Amino acid sequence: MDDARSISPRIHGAIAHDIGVEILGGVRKPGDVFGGEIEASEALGISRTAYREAIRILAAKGLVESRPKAGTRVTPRQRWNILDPDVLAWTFEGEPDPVFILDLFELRGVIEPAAAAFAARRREPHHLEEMKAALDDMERLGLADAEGRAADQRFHRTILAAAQNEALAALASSVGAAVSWTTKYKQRSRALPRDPLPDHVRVYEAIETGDPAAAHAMMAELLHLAVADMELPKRE
Amino acid sequence: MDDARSISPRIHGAIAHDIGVEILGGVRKPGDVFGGEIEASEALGISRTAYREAIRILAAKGLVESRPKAGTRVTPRQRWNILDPDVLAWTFEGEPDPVFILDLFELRGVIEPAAAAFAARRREPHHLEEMKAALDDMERLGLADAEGRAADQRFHRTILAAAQNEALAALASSVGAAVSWTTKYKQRSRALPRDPLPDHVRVYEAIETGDPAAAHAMMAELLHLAVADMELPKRE
DNA sequence: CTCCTATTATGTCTGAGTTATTATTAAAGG
DNA sequence: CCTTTAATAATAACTCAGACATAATAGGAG
Repeated sequence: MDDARSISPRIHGAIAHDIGVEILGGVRKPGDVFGGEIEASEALGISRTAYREAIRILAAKGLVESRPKAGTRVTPRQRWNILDPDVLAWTFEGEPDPVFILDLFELRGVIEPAAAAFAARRREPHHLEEMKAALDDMERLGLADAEGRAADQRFHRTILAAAQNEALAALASSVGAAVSWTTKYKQRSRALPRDPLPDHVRVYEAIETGDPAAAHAMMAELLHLAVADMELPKRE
Repeated sequence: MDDARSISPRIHGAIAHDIGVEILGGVRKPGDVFGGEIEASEALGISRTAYREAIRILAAKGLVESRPKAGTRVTPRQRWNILDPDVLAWTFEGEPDPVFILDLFELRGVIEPAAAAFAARRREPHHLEEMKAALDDMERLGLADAEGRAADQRFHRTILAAAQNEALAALASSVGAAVSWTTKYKQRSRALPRDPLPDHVRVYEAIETGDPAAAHAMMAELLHLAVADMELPKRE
């Protein structure tokens, strides 16, 4: 159940993490060149092997590029795989650009209503059962409780499963996780200004009825209200 | 201009590519274990270093997982970063699952209309100029011509730029590229059954007017008609 | 059933040699 | 004399080989 099974961090993974955070945090900017492998690895106190494997990981995510003679340098930002789960996580370890956070909320606002609409068409009985169970847990435990929030996540995950679109699901889970990083801190400081349960129930009812347009609208409203509850700066 | 500057394939990259294609092609299934590093690298005729770096690349994309003693194995499919540009490319080197292709078309059908709607709100004068220039080229050259298709791509890219959402742009370019690979072969076999230019013009006009709802609708129709022109199997 | 030990594959290190790309230089042409 | 092109040298990533360390699993002892 707990998919966050932390496998002991190897050196190459740890270094990839550290450099990745530096790049996404703006410490290393596009075009910056790393020192030679011997130099850089010695500076970190690790072997060239481990250092090279770390660089290979970053290159696989589009963050850096290595060429003989030219050296290893940070690639232009547009080539970064910013939706890669690791890259998203590294982004939020620093102070992410508020504009980028808005971008993510917008993206979620596009994806999840669409997923709800597909779910209304393709949901199967067991999906409805899981959603109903999640709603019950949310009501019983409340969102102040950790298990209650887990039920909330389960509700959204089940909608994605019911939408029966693998690509949509992969994307939404990444973006959803990233969005939750941003809410985690702010939400806990003060009590929730409103009860989100009725919004969820309306989404469920639309999906249960099999009304794609209503499911789309209800989910859009749920997200809109959730965003309004936060103190996010407006775009422009 | 030509961003497809093919840097000579190093060994680790070539091996990562080959194994990646095997995984996405179903030759290696989730749970399958690779032979030990010494064994596997010797079988490929390469050093352990190069083999390990290839595995690191695949692990960075979520395709494999290595643990001491347990060995390296293909991860369950739901952990794959299927929207990673490389993973998408590797997928389409084999015979991609028709259902997955439908998933991608659906995803594009969700993303691009949303991008068009945002573009209608946020487009700046130079975006309109670029879109108009692209439309002119499309009309002048036609979609039979390679440059004409390039103009088509430019039109869609400009819309993404005008939408001013980095995450949306990154996603759409990946998905768009993947979708274009599926059409490439089929389209060239027979003449286009209809002229797609009027559809594009309508999208442009909606964005130029600044009408998000119209832009959304026109783009959705454009994509819908483009899909209808292909011989895709219906879902279920 | 629990704890400990042995096994084993990945992980890490060192140092050498190779290759590809860039920068420099020289030569040819205008 | 200046510009362009081709050969050359320098450099950094790339590849290789072999050894040792570490950690997770399997099996046996208590």
